[in-house]
Amino acid sequence: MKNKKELRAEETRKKILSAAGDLFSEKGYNAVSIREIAKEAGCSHTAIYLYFHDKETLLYELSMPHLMQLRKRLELTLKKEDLTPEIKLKEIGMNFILFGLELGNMYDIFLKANASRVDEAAPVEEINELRISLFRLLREAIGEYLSIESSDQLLAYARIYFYTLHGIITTYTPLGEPLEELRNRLGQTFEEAIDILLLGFKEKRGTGK
Amino acid sequence: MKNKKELRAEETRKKILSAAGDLFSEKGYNAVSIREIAKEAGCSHTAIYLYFHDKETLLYELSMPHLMQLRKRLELTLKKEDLTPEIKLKEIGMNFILFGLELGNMYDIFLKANASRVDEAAPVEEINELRISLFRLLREAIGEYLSIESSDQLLAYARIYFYTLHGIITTYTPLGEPLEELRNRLGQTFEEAIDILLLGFKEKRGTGK
Amino acid sequence: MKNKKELRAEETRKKILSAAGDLFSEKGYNAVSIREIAKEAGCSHTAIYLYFHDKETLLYELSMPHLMQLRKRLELTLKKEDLTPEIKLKEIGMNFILFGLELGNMYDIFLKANASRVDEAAPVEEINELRISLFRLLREAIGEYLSIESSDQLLAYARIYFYTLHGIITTYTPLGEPLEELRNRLGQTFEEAIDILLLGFKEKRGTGK
Amino acid sequence: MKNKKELRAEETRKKILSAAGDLFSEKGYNAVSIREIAKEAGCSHTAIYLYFHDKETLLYELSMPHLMQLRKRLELTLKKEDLTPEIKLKEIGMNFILFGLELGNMYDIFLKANASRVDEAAPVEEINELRISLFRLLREAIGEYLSIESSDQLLAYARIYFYTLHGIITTYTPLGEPLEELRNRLGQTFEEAIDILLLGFKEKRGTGK
DNA sequence: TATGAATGAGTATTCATTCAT
DNA sequence: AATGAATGAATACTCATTCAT
Repeated sequence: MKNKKELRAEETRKKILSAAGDLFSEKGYNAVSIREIAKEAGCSHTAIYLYFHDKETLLYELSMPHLMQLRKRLELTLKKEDLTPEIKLKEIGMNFILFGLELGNMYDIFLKANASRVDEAAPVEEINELRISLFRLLREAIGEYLSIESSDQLLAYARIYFYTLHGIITTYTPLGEPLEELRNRLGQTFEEAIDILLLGFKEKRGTGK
Repeated sequence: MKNKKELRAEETRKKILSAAGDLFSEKGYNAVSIREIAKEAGCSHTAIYLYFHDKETLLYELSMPHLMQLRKRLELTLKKEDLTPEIKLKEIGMNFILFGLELGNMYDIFLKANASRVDEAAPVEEINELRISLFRLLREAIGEYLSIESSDQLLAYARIYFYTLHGIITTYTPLGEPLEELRNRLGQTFEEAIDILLLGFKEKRGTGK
Repeated sequence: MKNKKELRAEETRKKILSAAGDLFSEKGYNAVSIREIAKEAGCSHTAIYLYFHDKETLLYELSMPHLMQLRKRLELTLKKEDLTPEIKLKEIGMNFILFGLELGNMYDIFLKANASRVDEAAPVEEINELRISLFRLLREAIGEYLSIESSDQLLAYARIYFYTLHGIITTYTPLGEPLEELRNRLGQTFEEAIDILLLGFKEKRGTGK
Repeated sequence: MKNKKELRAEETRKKILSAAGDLFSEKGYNAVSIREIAKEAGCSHTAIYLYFHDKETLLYELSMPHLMQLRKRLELTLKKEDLTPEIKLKEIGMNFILFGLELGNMYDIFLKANASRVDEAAPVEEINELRISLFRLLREAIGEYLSIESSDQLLAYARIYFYTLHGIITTYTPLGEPLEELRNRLGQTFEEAIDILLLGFKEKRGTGK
C-alpha cells in the first residue's frame, strides 16, 4: 500500500508521460521541448528530471507500455482458436497499423531505437526485443496461414508484410491527419492492401517459388 | 572555357553539395548544422551562403536533381515498348526503392514538403508536382498491367503499391546501412515483395472485387 | 515577505534592467547586444531571456515606467489649480525635456514605436496612446494659456511647442553629456526657449491670426 | 583633361555615392549594407572599397557636399542686400528644414559626427567645422534681426532657433513621409513655427530680458 | 518532493572587409 | 580598375540540463 506522497508522485509521473505522449505524437520528439512538456503536465520542468533521467529516457519509458500492449494484443489474436489463420493474420496487420497511426510522430522510435546506442542501458534493448518478438509473431501468423515451417522464405514473407504495414503508417503519420478521419477515408484501402498481400502470398506459394 | 576563379567556385560549390548530401542523408536534415557542413566541405560556414540562399535551399538544390532524374527514369521505363506491362511495373518499383535508399535520411522531404508551406514558392511546388506525377505514373503502370481504366479502384491499387515501396525505403533508410550491402542482403526480398504484390493485384482482379 | 530565491531573482532582474538602461541610453537600442547587457549585468546572456521575452520587450519594460510617470507628472501639473496657465505650460515643457534627456538614446522609441508594427500587440500600442495623450495635454495646456478652444490653430501650436521640446532633447541626447552637467550648462537656455515660444504664441494671437 | 579611364572611374564613384545617398536617406546608415549599395550602384561590392576607405568614410564623403551646399545657400541668403533681416532669417530657417528633411535618415550624422572619433582624420573635423560655421550664420542672422552684437544672449538665441529647426526635422525624418507630401501637409506649420519664434525673440528683447 | 535560477553549447544568418586574380 | 571568393566576428535566440534551496 502506498502513502500519499507516493501516490502524488505517481500522479505527476503519469501527467508528464501523458503530456509528453500527446506532444511527441503531435509534433515529433525533436520539436517538443522539456519546458513545453512541463507546462502541459502542469509541473516545473525540473520535476521531469526527477522522474526521468533525460528527454530520451522519457521517450523510451513512454513508448514502452504502448509497445507492450501492442505485443499483448497481437499475441492474443494469434492465440484465438476460433479464428481462421487468414483472419488472424489480417487482424494482426490492422492492429499494427492502428497502433502505429495512434503513436503518430512517435512511431518511428520503433525503428530508430537501434543498436547504435550500445551503451545506453535497458530501454533500447527492450524495444529491440519487442521488435523482435513482433517479427516473430508476424512470422508465426504467416506460417500458420501458409502452412509452412520457419524458414528463410517465411522470414522474407514476414519482412514483406511488415514493409506494407510500415509503409502505410509512415505515409500518413507525419501529416497529422486525425486517426478517425484517416480511418474513414482510407481504412478500406488499408484492408485491401492486406488482402492483396495475402492473396499474393498464397499465389506465390501455389506457383512454387 | 572557364577561368581559374570559376573553376574554384564550382569546386567549392560541389564540395558543399557533396558534404551536405552525405550529412543530410546520414543524419537527416535537421540534425545537421551549417557549420558542420562547412567543416566537412572544408570551407567557412559563411561560404555556404555564397552559394545557397538558405539551409533549406541547399536541401532543395540537393534533392531536386535526384527527383528529376527519378521521374525521367520512370517515365522512360513506362514508355519502353519492348517490355511487358508486368516488367515495366516491377522496374518502376525497384527504381523507386533504389532512389529512396540512395537519398537516405533525405528521402522524407519527398513526403514532408507538402502544401502546408504555401508561401515558400517554387521548390516545394516542384516537389509536389513530382510527387503527383509519380503517383500518376504508378497508376498508369498498374492500369496497363491490369488492363483497367482510371478509377477509384486503380487509385487504391496505386496507393497500395506505394505503401510497400515507401515501407521498404523507410524501414532501412534511418539505419544507415550502405546501399550496396543492403542490396546484396535484401535485394531479392524487395523484388519478391513487388512480385507478391503484383500477384495479389492480379488475383484480386480475377476473383472480382 | 520574500524568500531568498525571490530576492535574488528580483536583484538579477534589476541588474539586467539597470545594465540595459545604461547601455541603451548610452549607445542606443540597436548598438547594444544582449550579450553586452548580460556582461554588464553580471549574468549569462540566457538569464536575460528568463526575465524578458525579447530584446524588444526588455526595451519596452524599461521605458514604459518612465513614460507612465511622465504622463502622470504632466497630468498633475495641468490640474494644479494654484498655478497660472503660463507656469503650467512651462512646467510641462521642462518636465518633458528632462524626461527625454534622462532617457538618453532610448528616447527615440517615443517616436519610432509607431503604427507600422501592427502585429506587435500591447506595448507599442501603449506607447502610441501615451504619445497621443501627451499631445492632448500639450494642446490643452496651450489652449488654456491662450484662452482658445480646440481648433486647427491650437493643433498647430501644440505641434510647434513639441518641435522645440523634441529638438532640445534630440540635440543633446546622442552626445551623452551627463544630465546634471547639461542642466547646469544649458538649463537656463531651455527655459528661455520655452519663454520665447510662449511670448511668440501670445504675440501671434494678439496680432490676429 | 581626363582620359577615358579616369572618366569612367569618376562615373562609378558618382553612382556609388548616389546609390548610397538614396539608401542611407531612405533606411538609415545602419540598415544599409555595402552589398545593397553595390547592387543599386551597378558595381561589385569590392569596387566600393576602391573609392572609399570604408562604409563610414563613404557616409562622410556623401554628406559633405550636401553640407557645403547648405552652407553656401545660407551664406548667400545672409548676404542678399535686398531682403530684410527678418525675411533672411526666415529663409535661412526654412532652407535648413528642407535640407534636413531631404537628407532623411542621413540627417543625424550632422549631429553624431562629433568629437568622439578623435582619431579618425579629416571628414569628422570638416563636418564639425561646417556645423560651427552654420551656427555662426544663424547667430549673425539673428543678430542682424534683433540688432544686437555677438554675446552670450545671441548664442542662446541661435541655439533656440536651432532647437526648433532641428526638432522639426527629427520629428518627421524617421517616418519616411515623402518630402513633397510633408511640405503640403505641414509646410505652413513650419513657417508658423519660425514666425512665432521670431516674434518671441522680438518680444523678449523688447521687454528687456 | 519540488522548483526557480542559471548556464554553456548550439542554431541559422548577416556583415564589413580582405585577398587573389 | 575591377571582381568573385572567402572569412571572422557578430547577431538574437533556444534548449537540455544542473544547482541551490
